[in-house]
Amino acid sequence: MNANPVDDIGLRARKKRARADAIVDAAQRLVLAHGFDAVTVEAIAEAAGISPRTFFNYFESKDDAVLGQGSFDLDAGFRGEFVAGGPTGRLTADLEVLAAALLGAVAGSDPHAPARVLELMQAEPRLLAHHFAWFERHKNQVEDLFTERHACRPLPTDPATCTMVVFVLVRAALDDWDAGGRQGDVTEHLPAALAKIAAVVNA
Amino acid sequence: MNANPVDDIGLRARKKRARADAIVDAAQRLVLAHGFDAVTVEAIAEAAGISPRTFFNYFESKDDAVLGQGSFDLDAGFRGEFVAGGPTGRLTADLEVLAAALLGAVAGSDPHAPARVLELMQAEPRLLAHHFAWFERHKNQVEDLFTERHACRPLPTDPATCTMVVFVLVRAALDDWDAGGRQGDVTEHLPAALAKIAAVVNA
DNA sequence: CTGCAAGTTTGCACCAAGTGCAATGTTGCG
DNA sequence: CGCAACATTGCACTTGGTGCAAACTTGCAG
Repeated sequence: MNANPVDDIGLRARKKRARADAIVDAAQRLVLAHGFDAVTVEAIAEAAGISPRTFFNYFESKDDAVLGQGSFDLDAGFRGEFVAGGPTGRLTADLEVLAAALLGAVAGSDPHAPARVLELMQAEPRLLAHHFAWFERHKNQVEDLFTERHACRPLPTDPATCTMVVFVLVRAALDDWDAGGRQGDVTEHLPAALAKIAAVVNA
Repeated sequence: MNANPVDDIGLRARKKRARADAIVDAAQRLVLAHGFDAVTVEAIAEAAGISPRTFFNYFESKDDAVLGQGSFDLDAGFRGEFVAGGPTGRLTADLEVLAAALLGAVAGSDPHAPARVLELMQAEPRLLAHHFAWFERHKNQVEDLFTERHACRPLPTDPATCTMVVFVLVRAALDDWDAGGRQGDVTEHLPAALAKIAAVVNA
């Protein structure tokens, strides 16, 4: 799921990627068309041109395939900058940058990914839960970032709280973008989202 | 799941409640002892003294039973007060009261419930997904509260953002309580949790 | 107390998700 | 070509979960 479109590491690997993409594509199309429960793994496998058994060689569960969720990794350069107290030095501003980086990592190479995933999640609340759980799995990655940063530029509070704020920020921006007709870039909504949150806790 | 220990509405109903409690208890004990995947519904049913089929008359899924997550309902009196702009009139203070009400509704009659659920989620990340699903299911209930309140005492921002803040507050308080050795009442940690969140967004 | 109606439990048959295993194909490479 | 590594597949099996209808419990009216 990282942004390396041209990994020339063998023909075999490329085929594998193509298959995975085909599965995700088939899964998403079918689920959007007929609803999650009405689509069986068998149907997805058939649409992707593989056997049902092979489906599970690629994804651990139907949910994973539908959300197309591999693992994500934050850009190493950005990570270094953030833990060193950057990029701007003001925590709130850096929070926004971090949230943007997260959104980028989620989207992967496909700019349409957030739209499709949002649509899916609206149609199938079940998947929202899965999506959050996936976030939770990567929570440590974000929390570590804050812990390291704390050493050189002390945080106003503990890393766990900072992490939660970042995730809320991501979610709020996504909601905002969705409410605004999904125009333009999700990250543009980050400042407004942060302002809204601040308005509540400072009321 | 509401806090009415002595609902004298029929003997039949009492029996039903007792069974449900027995199922949750059996499920939690077994899962904490052997791990989620090693415990079958059949085993839980047997431990609770019912047939496997009856298990599904009480809970929609194994996950629901393990988390003991029925539906919750906020106290009607409190709801009325909150939408009327109460109880204190200061939004942040009222947010804390709302969060406390949520924690109460979740815990139900058993004060140990939050501890067990936290422990379960730490041991079985799988359950996180379900926990979030539950959150999402009840999000509307809380959001409606804010929408109604807005009519008589305008909010600084939209109901959706307020709702997210409340849930983060709940979560943060729970974390805090957990970090402090799970002493005393979770709700005591709410003010500190709110302060921490404010510290981040105001940095 | 009797008997009926409504609600509950349970067994049974069934579908779908997911796993382990072993056979069968494919692919890359010396 | 031929072999070793890897990928696909079929098959049998476990488990979660549902629909249905029969049996049983319980509350209540007469």
